[in-house]
Amino acid sequence: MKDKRQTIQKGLVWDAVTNTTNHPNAEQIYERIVEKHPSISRATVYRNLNSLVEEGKVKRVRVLGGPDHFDHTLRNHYHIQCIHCKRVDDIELFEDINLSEQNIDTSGYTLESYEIVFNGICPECKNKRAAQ
Amino acid sequence: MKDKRQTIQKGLVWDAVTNTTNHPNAEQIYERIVEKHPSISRATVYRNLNSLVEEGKVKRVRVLGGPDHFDHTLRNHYHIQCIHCKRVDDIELFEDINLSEQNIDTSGYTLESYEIVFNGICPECKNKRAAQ
DNA sequence: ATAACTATTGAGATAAAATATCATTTAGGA
DNA sequence: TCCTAAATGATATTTTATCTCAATAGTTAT
Repeated sequence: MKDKRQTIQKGLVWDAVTNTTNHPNAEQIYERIVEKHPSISRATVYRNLNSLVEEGKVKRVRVLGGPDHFDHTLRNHYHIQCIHCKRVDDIELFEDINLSEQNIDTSGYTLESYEIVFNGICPECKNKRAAQ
Repeated sequence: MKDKRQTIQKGLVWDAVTNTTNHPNAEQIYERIVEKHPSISRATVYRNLNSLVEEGKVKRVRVLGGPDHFDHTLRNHYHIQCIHCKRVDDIELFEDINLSEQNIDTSGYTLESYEIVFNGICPECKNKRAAQ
């Protein structure tokens, strides 16, 4: 009845998500790990990311029209994606919004959740474009 | 210098998006058209949907982790997706929210837009599950 | 109405993101 | 150390969408 083994690969995935200030996607995590551990498989990275999300240790940041990103910050917050370089960063609302069934006409649906994705231009891309 | 030809296929795609109360995705639009016009190609459906969106005649409704849906209602509003059957419907906020750079710490980003996707259980799926 | 030009189409290949399959490896308890 | 099943690596498959390119068909000029 003992499940969930601790593997080297799972540790590597965890490290790759944790030791970064931004929010990498699965491919970026794979690329970072494969540098020092060339035998790791992409499938293993995806599998371990899913496990970590299931275990609540990592958050999946879904964006519109692109691959999922991953975040080890568990505090509730939102994300913004750069429309140019696609990087994802945290975003804070000064006062949290309240979107509950009281202020929405859900046309018969039972509301379960909502996700907000912000889009913008990151500082680096602003500089690049200003430099041109 | 004459571009943009009106084709039968484009008309069929337009009809399929318009003559429906819900918000079909590209595959559903293809399936509807192919019944009566078996020679239409999936690529043509995708291409014409993109054209219609570019021309501002149809709105692309992006959802998290699934195919895009399409909406011929141009009025500004939000959408909710059923977590079970994946259908998409309109949703109204009683008072519109205001997410501008004034009430967000954008960590250096220039805010361009945001999208909200609601998730819930549609009336049909609620009934199905109640009946069991 | 006909010809000519080229945008659009249909069919299939390709791409991107993620999951599934399966033989092999390995973590961890006995 | 041995055993067993969980996890891995390699690859195939799935899903959503775009790309390629020869053939077709709108549109304009004649």
